[in-house]
Amino acid sequence: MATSTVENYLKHMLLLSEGGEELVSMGALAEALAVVPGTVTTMVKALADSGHVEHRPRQGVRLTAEGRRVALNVLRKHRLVECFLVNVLKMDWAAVDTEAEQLEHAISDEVLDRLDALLGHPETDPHGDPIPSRQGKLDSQVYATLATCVVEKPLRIVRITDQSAEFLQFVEHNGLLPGESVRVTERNLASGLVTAKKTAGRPLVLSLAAAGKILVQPTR
Amino acid sequence: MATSTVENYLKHMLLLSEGGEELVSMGALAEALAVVPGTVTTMVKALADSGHVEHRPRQGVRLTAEGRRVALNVLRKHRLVECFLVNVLKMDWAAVDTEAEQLEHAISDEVLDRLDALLGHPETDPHGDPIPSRQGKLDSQVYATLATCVVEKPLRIVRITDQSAEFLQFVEHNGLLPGESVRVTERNLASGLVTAKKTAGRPLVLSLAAAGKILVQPTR
DNA sequence: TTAGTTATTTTGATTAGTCAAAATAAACGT
DNA sequence: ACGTTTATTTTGACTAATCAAAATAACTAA
Repeated sequence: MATSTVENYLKHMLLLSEGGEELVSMGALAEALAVVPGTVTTMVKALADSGHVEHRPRQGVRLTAEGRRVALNVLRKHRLVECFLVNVLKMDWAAVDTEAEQLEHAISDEVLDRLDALLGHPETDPHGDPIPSRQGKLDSQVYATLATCVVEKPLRIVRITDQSAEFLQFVEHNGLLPGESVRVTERNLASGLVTAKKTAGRPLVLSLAAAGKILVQPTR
Repeated sequence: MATSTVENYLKHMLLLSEGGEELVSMGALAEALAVVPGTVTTMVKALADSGHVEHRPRQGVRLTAEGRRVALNVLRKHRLVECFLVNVLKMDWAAVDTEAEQLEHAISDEVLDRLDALLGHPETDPHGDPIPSRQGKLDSQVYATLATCVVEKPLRIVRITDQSAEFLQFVEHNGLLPGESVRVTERNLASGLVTAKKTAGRPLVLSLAAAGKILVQPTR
């Protein structure tokens, strides 16, 4: 059985490779896991021995089919737990990532299935992140962001890709939750500022960096 | 923050001392934790250094006030999680102990409180084991068992003190769940057999050992 | 007492995961 | 092509938790 350390390595590899194809660098992984690069090298070699990853020395790592399977299962647990914490326990949107970080390693597949049923088989978590299916399918649709979308087009927010409590609180405070309608009224690359407007509300200015973390879809 | 290993040591000390007063032997602890005695000695010395226990060499250990506080919190998590798994997720009575074993170390105090509210502040878990209060009060009432109660007196089952899946399945199969009414019709110390009868049902024969794990209360 | 049994403690080794810092390889700019 | 910067790997050391087996202390029965 994979330890929670192993589960974390695999989960972050999945998240960093946007679907699991490209090589992930040791540095990026070290950064994501908050350990020094040397530790990652050591661990990745062990993971290669156990068949979870393929290690290309001095280039990077990639998940094997088995590693990807484990990673998707952990991610499914993480996101379903987030749904549970927000929808059933009514916890704060911004706090649940930290909680789920612990719980994702403690819940069994049995509990996972029942939780999924209880929640009505949701497709995304409260931040709009897609939940991998039981069979390991993960929606990999590429969305526009408030930093890349067409100006003045009516949009619907679908997902927030930064799970830090500060950013989520900012998003919540400004009513930019998934499901809300907005449009970008102005974008200035030089100043790095984006102005967005909700259907009923005053204009809201945010940085390109922040805007890039808010994924949107054209309203159909 | 206490590791889950530390939490397990403290929890089992609490369970083995029936309330936290008497000394617990190294052997009993080793048995309960499924480690060799030498490991327990080492660990207990560390726990004494951190102020969680008082170690009397060659005699045993006892929880300090702080150790007891931590242990009660873990036990509260364990039992509330069991309630959740059975009452909300409708999981099998006999399987939830194993699940809760993992979850008790992963849920935060915040989640614990909300779970408690969601479940309506239950006083016992599905096996009848008392749930420590948030303030650390644990019902320590001493109950009779089917092995010690008065013969022919009408009783109500309040608690099952063996959490092994096999025993719980046996109990469930024979309708001896907490809340049920029974009486002992015969007890033979020589053969070591107890005969019990539910209000509507045929007589049921069980060993003294098994009968001693079923706690009862006179029906008032 | 004295010998023998039993519980506990000590000692030395092992595994998983980590860090600091030195060594190495690759990439980059001129 | 050459030195410099940057990423990665290696090396040696450390902590938490464990086991096997030897040493010690305590209890027990004659």
